Amino acid sequence: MNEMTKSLPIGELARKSEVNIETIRFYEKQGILPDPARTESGRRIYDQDDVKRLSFIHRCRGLGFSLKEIESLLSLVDDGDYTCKEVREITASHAQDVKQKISALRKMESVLDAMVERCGKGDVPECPIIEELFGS
Amino acid sequence: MNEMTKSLPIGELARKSEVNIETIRFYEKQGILPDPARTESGRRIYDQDDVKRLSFIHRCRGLGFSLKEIESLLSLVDDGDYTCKEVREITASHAQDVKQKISALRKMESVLDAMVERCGKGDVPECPIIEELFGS
DNA sequence: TGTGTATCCTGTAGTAACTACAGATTCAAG
DNA sequence: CTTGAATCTGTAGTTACTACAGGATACACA
Repeated sequence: MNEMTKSLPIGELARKSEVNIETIRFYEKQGILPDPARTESGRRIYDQDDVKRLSFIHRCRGLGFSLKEIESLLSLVDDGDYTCKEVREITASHAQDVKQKISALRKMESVLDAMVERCGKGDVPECPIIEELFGS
Repeated sequence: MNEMTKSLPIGELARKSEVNIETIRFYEKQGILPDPARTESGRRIYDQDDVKRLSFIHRCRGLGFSLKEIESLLSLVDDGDYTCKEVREITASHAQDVKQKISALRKMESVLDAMVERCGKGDVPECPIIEELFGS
């Protein structure tokens, strides 16, 4: 019995892919993981390919890709005829989203920092944060 | 009849506070807005104070405060005996969260940019993004 | 007085991506 | 044979809304 054909229960898959069990079942329900084979008693059986696929999903999630985006990437790969361009487009578009989120958060950050700073000085009578947020 | 005592229907409140109607009702259900007075026929009646409170909520949301945080801020104000320190703590803690989000997103950004860059060059046979994400 | 349409009402369900059970089996080891 | 770990299904909770459906009401105009 070699490494390639070894079959794994869901707990092993979870450990190897660093995705927890509930989430694996959730992905299956969402159709992002294929329905696995089952033992006679109904337990899920996985193999090395599932580890690869799930690890891929895990890495993508770590980069903030949505499940929808991941599904697109996977279906490109599953169909086999994907082009680099298609993959790059999805990635670049996601990178764009990330940049926008960063920029929005930076604005929040500077306003919040300024508020804390003003507040911290304590050189005003009423709390300046509340004053500012409640408007005049 | 002056400005202060003028009563507003929900649509007017929505317009003035820039929060939409469904959201106002949602905030009411969440207990973040008090149950308003009603007309004989059951329609909600608001006043200028509600505009202020809702605008406050709206500004806080714009700064990324959660409803829970906003509730804390509001209850400090409602109780009347809030100290600047309490307010500053909530704000500073939220600012910290924002900074962490930014830092996580920056990491994503740089990985994504690098992937797109490598892909863009097209100087590799298979799509490097897929290669990278699928692992060796 | 009728009519149209704008506004409002309640209540439910959907969104994203999980997480957390409850209650029931089943497996493996001693 | 018993015990504890692992697994099963199915449902509900999380966050902050948004989107209806289906009905009631208000107001302007003819």
